[in-house]
Amino acid sequence: MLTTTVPQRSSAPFPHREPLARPDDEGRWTADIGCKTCAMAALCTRSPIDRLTHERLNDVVQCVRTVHRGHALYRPGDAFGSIYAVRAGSFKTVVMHREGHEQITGFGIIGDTLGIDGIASGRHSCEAIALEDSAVCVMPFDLLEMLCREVKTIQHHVHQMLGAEIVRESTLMMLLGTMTAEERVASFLADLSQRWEARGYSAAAFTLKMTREEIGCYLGLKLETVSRTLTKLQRRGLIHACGKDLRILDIDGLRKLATDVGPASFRGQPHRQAFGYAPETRLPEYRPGGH
Amino acid sequence: MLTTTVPQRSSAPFPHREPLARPDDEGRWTADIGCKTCAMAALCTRSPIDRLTHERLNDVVQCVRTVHRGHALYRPGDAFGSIYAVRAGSFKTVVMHREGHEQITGFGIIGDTLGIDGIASGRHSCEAIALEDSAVCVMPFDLLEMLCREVKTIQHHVHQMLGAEIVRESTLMMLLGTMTAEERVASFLADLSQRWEARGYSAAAFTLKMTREEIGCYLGLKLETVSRTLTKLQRRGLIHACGKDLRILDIDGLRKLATDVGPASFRGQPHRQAFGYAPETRLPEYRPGGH
DNA sequence: CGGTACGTTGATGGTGCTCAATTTACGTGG
DNA sequence: CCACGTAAATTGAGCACCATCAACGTACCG
Repeated sequence: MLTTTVPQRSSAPFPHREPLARPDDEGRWTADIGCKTCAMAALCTRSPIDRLTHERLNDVVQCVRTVHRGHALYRPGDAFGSIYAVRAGSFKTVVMHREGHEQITGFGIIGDTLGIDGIASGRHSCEAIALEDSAVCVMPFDLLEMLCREVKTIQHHVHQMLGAEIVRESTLMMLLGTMTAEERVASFLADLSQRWEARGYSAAAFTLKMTREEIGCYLGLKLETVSRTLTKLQRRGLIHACGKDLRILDIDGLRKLATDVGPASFRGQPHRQAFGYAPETRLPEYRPGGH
Repeated sequence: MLTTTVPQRSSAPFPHREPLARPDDEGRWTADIGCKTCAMAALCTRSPIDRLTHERLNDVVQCVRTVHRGHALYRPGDAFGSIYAVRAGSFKTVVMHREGHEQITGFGIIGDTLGIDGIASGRHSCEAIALEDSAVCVMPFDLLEMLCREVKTIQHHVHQMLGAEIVRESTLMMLLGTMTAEERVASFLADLSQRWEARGYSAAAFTLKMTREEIGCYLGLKLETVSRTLTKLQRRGLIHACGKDLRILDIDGLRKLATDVGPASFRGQPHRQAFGYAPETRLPEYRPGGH
């Protein structure tokens, strides 16, 4: 299986990574490896599909492309031709303004789909950067569209995938528009945990492939605020963060922080801030917002 | 043309609106009125299409539905069956958390598409509320999907529409994640102006159908901040805001504010705030951020 | 060992939120 | 018609949250 031949230890420093099953100079690997061989195929489609449909989808994946850490899978302005399914590794997608204004719109981990930002205009509007040495399935979009016209279930899958991205972004907009720093970080960790769990990994312990600055850029916070908030959550006994290694000690507590928000007039009240910077090791009872 | 039979004077008080070409109790109007009769058809599809394709699309629009001010076109949890094109009036789309936490994800004006948030799960994830008495074309999604399988150009239109929504939301995320209050309001006004212009209306003068609170909820600000920022922009001579009537005096100045942002370390510097609350009627030269 | 990238923590101040008062406009009912 | 209640908008005062600036510790290579 490919997922075992691609380097997954992201701790390997970029310029000194071990030799891979070497693709060409452009980082493209033209071996014919489709969904049949991929452990994550079910995740790409996000719902059960019959074997025949699966085989047809398999034909769309014509090659696997590897992207090294720090390199771009595509850049803004690149012609849009394919969408990509992450087979190994992880990515960040970044929208840019001129003059260094940028916002990370998402982190793609194994099983996620990348590249759909190019559908609208035929050119990519954002940038997908590998956070570690990674590999994606390349699915030419015109082939996929052709298949959509033939197979109703596949058409449905594609529409659901696009729809899910729209809903995901709405949720993130609410986070950016209405949540405090603490709620944002808690949401972020709870979401990551749930996604790893859905992929068969541990929900309680995983490695953050992104830096504090990238987390902040995603959540609309500065890196110092992210760092401080992580320590605060740790003092409350909700998580244990040691550098990029993260252990979640109280997932329910995190979820409560992320969603159980009182009316705006209750947030930021002085008496609720009273113990905000007090030397707390583990509060006996923490009341997030409500009763 | 329908657009002339539907009440467009939103200033008419809600309970005293004049009698419409009356729909049934549910607000549904089953008259067979399709794209052929709609002046906004070109906007629905957003790109030139041939006459034959147009006629096929026409078959999908099976009825027009009217929605009165303050009422919902659909609510979270409603079964998803159709997408809607705004023929007259305007809407807000709202994502909700429990306990009154809400975020407006967009304002739909004439020619915009609503309802695609339901594609992912088969149920709507947000709420579309009419800001004034409005009318939408109802397009059953299964019919549209069927047509997509037959006509490649229509398939392309649908994919582009979904893709455009994804890109729109990315842009909004950047606004929410990185911009100051002033930049957000300027972006909002410049965007609205551009959209009205694209629909053949004046880019320089239009009516805001939404309240200050709704603008704030969309931009991630409080209503007081929106109000203060509008007055500030007015004092600078960029706009003239009289209640809900808005005139744009310097669209280039607005766009500059919205996009021409220096590095973060330059924003919010004391010397740039110095004249922030000074009694300014119209500054001879205003330097937004750059050189 | 020195350079760089990353992370943590502290001190300080600004942007925008909160609370509050006032004005205007609108719809309802007297 | 005017009085009244409600919703919307504007403006002011105070301060909380988070950004900014800064110092320091650590890990990882060259």
